[in-house]
Amino acid sequence: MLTISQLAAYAGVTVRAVRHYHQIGLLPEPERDQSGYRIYDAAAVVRLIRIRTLADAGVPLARVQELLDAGPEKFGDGVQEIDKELRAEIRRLQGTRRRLVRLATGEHLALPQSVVDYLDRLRGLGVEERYIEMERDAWIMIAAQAPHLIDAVIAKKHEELDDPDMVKLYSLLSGALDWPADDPRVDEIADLLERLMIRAVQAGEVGTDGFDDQFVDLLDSTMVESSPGAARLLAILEERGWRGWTRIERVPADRLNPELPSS
Amino acid sequence: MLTISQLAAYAGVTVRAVRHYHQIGLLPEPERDQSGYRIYDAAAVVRLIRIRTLADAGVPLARVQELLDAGPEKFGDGVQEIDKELRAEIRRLQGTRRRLVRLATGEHLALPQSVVDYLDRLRGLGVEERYIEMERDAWIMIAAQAPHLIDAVIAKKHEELDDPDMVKLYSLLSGALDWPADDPRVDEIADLLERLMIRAVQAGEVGTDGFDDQFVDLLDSTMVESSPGAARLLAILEERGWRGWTRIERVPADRLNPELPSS
DNA sequence: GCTTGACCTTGACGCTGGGTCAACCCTCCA
DNA sequence: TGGAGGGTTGACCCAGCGTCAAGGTCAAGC
Repeated sequence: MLTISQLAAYAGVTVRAVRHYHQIGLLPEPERDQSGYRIYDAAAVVRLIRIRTLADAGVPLARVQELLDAGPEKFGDGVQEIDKELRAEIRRLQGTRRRLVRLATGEHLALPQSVVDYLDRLRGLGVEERYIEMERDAWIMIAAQAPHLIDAVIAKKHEELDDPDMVKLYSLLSGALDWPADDPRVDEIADLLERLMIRAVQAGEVGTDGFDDQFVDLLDSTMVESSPGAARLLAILEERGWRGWTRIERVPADRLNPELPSS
Repeated sequence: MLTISQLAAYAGVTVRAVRHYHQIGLLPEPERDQSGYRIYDAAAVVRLIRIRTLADAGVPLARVQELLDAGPEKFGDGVQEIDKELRAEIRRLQGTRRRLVRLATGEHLALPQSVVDYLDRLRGLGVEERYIEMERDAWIMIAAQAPHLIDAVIAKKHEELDDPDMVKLYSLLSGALDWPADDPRVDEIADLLERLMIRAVQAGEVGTDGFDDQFVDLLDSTMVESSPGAARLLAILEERGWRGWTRIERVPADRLNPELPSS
């Protein structure tokens, strides 16, 4: 007959695990010898190996117990189901691997390839890395929040970049993170941006983007906090009848400065 | 700015999880408003999404922390290593799937292939399943106690089965589990066995098997308990100068019946 | 007969990644 | 003013064991 460590060694488990299975009733307590040691027979080996085979497949011990105590046909069904789950788990892990590879190579996070390409295009335009990281973070949030929209939005961004004025805008923005709030170049950005917006409105290119309003506010707030000049830029634009950054909208004249008494 | 539940919703986690990350220092505690509510900015969303991306890959949270706080080159190394672990896990699960398929019967998992083949050969000879199960349990014990010997012993058993008398012996033993102790066929078995032993001794095929003496006694005792006729069979053989079952030995004449006074 | 070292026993706490109360506070709306 | 529906901390709970702790047992060697 076998001692607990012989049993454990043969089934490839630890002594502690065997005792745990006794505790939860998964493996019946065997006879003891006169000194209280547990003594096992071959049936225990068989049962233990079955337990481990199922447990290694990720089956919770409670379900292992149900399966082993059920009839052979239920057992077969259960094993079939577990095998299906195993296949699904393997597929999941393979998907995780793919994401992980992109995480190492791409933008340090699982952004869709389209976004990575877009950020690379900005880099190619000479935009500084700090600004690109800000953009990237914004895209991370967009990817998390509205993954179904992201490819369409990216396509629109690519179109915009075909406009030389937009390229110029980015080259200005690139260095703007360190400007003081009263830097005159902030006005230059505002002028450029307004020209772009007017042109976009005339071309009928301003439509709904599909984003939630609050989400747009959140993205805007990160922009405002990124640089001292950002708030002033938005203020200038608002004076001229435009509001927002992530989504720039025309503000009707009668709704400008709503905090003033509209006597 | 965001409340905890808004943050959680953006990143697709539960509020409880966010608080857990604060507790373990994975996500820095943000500012509080005047009533003690946590208020988050977009950077927290980004960090939280990164945490989830790694955690979904199965990375333990402690390691997520190391990775996110490390430089980009260490981050790359860490991701490489995680990918290696993922590959290993996938292979392990595929192996588990193969074992799961064989789980229907006990012996394939508990025994080396050589023993399974041997038992199949016995089945092929028409030996009944009950006897085979007894044999199987004995082999499980042997495999547990002396795994290094098992292939050699099995090889010897295969050789023995090349002898037609041995085949005949098994066909007799197969049905013998239910015989009464005084069944005349027990004597037939004894005769057959003695012929086989004498031939083996003459051929010089009797050597040490490497088993522990106590272990041999144990295997014999299970044989004795398996059937009423078993004890009588051993007694007959002992009268004729043979002792044992698992390991049959010639007993010197002066050591026969040692319990009698050797005056 | 004594020591040593390997093994056995029970019992209890620790770990991960949170779920799920409880008990109370804050804000908003009718 | 009160009730819903947020938020807060604190505490216990789960699997599946690992890992002490504190002691009893067994076989071997002196």
